[in-house]
Amino acid sequence: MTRPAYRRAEPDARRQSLIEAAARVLADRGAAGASVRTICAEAGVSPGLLRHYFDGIDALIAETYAWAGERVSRALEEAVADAGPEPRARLTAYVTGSFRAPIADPDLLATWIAFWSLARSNPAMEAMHRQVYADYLGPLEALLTECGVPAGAARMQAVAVTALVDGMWLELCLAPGVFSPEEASATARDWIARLLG
Amino acid sequence: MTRPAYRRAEPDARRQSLIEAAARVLADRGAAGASVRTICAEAGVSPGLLRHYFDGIDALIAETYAWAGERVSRALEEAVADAGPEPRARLTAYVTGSFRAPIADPDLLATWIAFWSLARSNPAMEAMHRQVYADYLGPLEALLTECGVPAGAARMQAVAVTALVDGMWLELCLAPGVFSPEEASATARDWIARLLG
DNA sequence: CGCTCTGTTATACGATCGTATAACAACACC
DNA sequence: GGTGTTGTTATACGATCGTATAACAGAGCG
Repeated sequence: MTRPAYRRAEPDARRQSLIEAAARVLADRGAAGASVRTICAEAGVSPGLLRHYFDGIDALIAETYAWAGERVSRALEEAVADAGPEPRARLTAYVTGSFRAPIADPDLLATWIAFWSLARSNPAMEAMHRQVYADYLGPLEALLTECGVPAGAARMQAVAVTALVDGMWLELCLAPGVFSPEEASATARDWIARLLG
Repeated sequence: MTRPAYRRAEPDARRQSLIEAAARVLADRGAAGASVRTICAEAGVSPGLLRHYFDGIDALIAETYAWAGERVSRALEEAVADAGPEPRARLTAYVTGSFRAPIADPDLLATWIAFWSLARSNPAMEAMHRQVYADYLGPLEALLTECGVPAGAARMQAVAVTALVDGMWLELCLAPGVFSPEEASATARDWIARLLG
């Protein structure tokens, strides 16, 4: 009855479990509580192992942000795909998708905040942020162009739509109850209607 | 020639100098670098003094946020006051003011991020955030009503305008250069024009 | 079965964290 | 000009931080 003291995991699975543990710790203890020890404990792993898979805790936070960002992007892409071929319906789906699960999740904000706090002082993190931001802007700009927004204006309109959605998403996560996800969604649709005329 | 080793300050002045030192440290070292010691060193004061004026470092961060928030509110109020009596011009001034000094300042974002990171796990901080947010929303809602937005819609439209402005402000601070303050300002005016018809 | 590789743990180190405490000294007051 | 109040400093404490290191042990392979 000598069961193994630990078991080896697939390298990718172990990395992923650390990333998800980091997201969980960020979610319920905040950036201040996200230390090497707490994250590794959450992952059920010894503290020393973190450095075996990541350059350091900042690198883990960055990868957690990238992973969460991809998850958000994928959710939005699916929402758009489910909306059918009509451009305007696709744009509406993109915009309102941010106010539904799994994106409208206060826990998710914790990852963003932790990363923003790194991005402001670490050039490599800032570059990663620019990349993720560009990946948001791109598809949205294409969607707007399909909806008839002039090519020259599409870029800044994509910036504005993103700002509107992110701004409401932020407050929805920071202070839930001030307005509802449904109100946010309806207001965003209203603004889109005004934009497209 | 025995000059004083230190000088006593007016209680309010000392508090204020600690608050401003906290803002400076947050600005150029980020939330991770804003410790009791670094902040007190920045203020030219011994570490122990912080607790003489504040309950702890989190309380100081909160007061720094409140102070910065009031400064922003005041700047916006001045911009509105300078815009004259015409409601629409006042609204435009309010909106575009966020993209000019002293608000469009990447350093300012550091204070917000540090506070957000506290607000998500500390109920007292969340309450303070709600207060500051309400203080933003109120005047804007009044402005929108003056511009002819129906009373029933003014609240969510104020939420939306705030979101649009804050969202662009955030990206402007996080990744300067992707778009310019002037572009942000022009786009915000464009959206306001669509909103008011 | 025994060897090898390496994922994993246990432990320790120096640094820094927020805070508590007591001595010191500036300034107001009589 | 002593004297008292208290703003301020200096120092120390225990906890926790991120990381380095060496020993251990799981798992594949001959």
